[in-house]
Amino acid sequence: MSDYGEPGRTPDRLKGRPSWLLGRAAARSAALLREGFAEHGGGLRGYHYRLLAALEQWGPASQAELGRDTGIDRSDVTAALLELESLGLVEREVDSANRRRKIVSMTPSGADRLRSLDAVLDGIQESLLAPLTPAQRGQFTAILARIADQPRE
Amino acid sequence: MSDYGEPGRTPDRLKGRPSWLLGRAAARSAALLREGFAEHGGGLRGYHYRLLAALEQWGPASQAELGRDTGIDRSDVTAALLELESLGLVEREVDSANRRRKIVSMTPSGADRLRSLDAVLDGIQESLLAPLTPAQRGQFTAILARIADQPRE
DNA sequence: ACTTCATGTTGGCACGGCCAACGGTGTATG
DNA sequence: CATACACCGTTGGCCGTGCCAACATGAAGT
Repeated sequence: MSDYGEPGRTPDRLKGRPSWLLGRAAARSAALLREGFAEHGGGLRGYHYRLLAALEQWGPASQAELGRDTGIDRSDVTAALLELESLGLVEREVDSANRRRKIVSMTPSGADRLRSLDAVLDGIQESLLAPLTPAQRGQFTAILARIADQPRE
Repeated sequence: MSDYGEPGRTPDRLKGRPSWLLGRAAARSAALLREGFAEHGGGLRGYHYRLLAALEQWGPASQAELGRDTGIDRSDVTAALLELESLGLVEREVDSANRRRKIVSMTPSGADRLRSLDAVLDGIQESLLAPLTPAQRGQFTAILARIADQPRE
C-alpha cells in the first residue's frame, strides 16, 4: 500500500473480518509510531521504548529479564541495547555475582528520553482514538486487553 | 519473543496503551494466520488471500486495480501474483485494448483454494474473539472499523 | 566430575509495509 | 504531429517486528 493514490474499495471477505480490521488498525498505529519516533524520537524504535519502559519501572535488570518483560527475543534485545548504549541512554555491566549476566541500567539521559517518547506515544493514542467517544474508548481498551491477554493455546 | 519460557510481566507504560494492546492483538491474529495457512493453506500468505478475494468479488482486474483494492503495493502484487500463477490459481494476459495492463483472472482451482482459505480464516476469527460475548464482538468490530477507516491525515 | 540449564551473542529467515527507478504504453497538450 | 505527462508492471532495495538455531560461557544440580 503506497504509491498509487486512491485507496480503492475493499473485498467483502476482508471488510467484515475482525482479523482484517485488527491488522489495518495496527498498521495505522504502527505508521503513526514510526512517523512520530522518526520526528521527535531521535530515530528510536518501538523496541527501544519498550526496554526503557521496563527499566524505568523495575530498575536495573538482566537482558533476559528485559526480554521476558517486553516480549522481545533475546537476540533482538541485544541489538537494541547496543544501540541504546551507544546513545548513552543505557549502561551495561557484567553481574559480578553471576558473571553470565549483564545488568542493564538506565542513565538519567535515558530517563529524559523516555519521558519525551511518552509524549509522542500519548499523541498517538489521541490520533488513534480520535473518532471514538470516551465511552467507546473504554470499551475498546477493555476488549482489546482481553484479546491480547489470551493464552497462546 | 520466543525461546525463553514464561512471558513475564508488562510495564505499566505499555499495559494500558491502546496502541500497545492493538499491536499485541494484531500479533496474535497474525500468528494464527501464519500457522493456519502453513497447515491448511498450501503455503500461501495473507497477500495471496487478499488478491484471490478481490478477484472473486469483482472478477478479472489489472494488477494496479488489485493493488488498490487490497492495499498491497504494486511491487508486492507482482511478486504474489507470480506465485499464484505458478500454482495455477490465477492467470494473466496483457489487455489487448490497453497493452500496458495485465488482466488477472482466477482459475477454478484458485476459487477452490480461496474457499478453503476462507475456512481457515473463519477459524481464526473464532479463536480471536473467543473470550468475547456476542454483544462485545459486535461492538469490537464496529469500533475497529471506525479506527481502521480513519483517513490518513 | 558430569550433565543440565540459563545467558548473551551471532546470523539467519519470514512477513507485511514501503519507496525509487526503469522501460513500455497510453493520453492530453502544445 | 511532437512533446510532455500520467499510468502500468517489474526489479531491487530498505525497515521493523517476530522468530529460530547454534554457540561459548558460566552456573547449578546430580
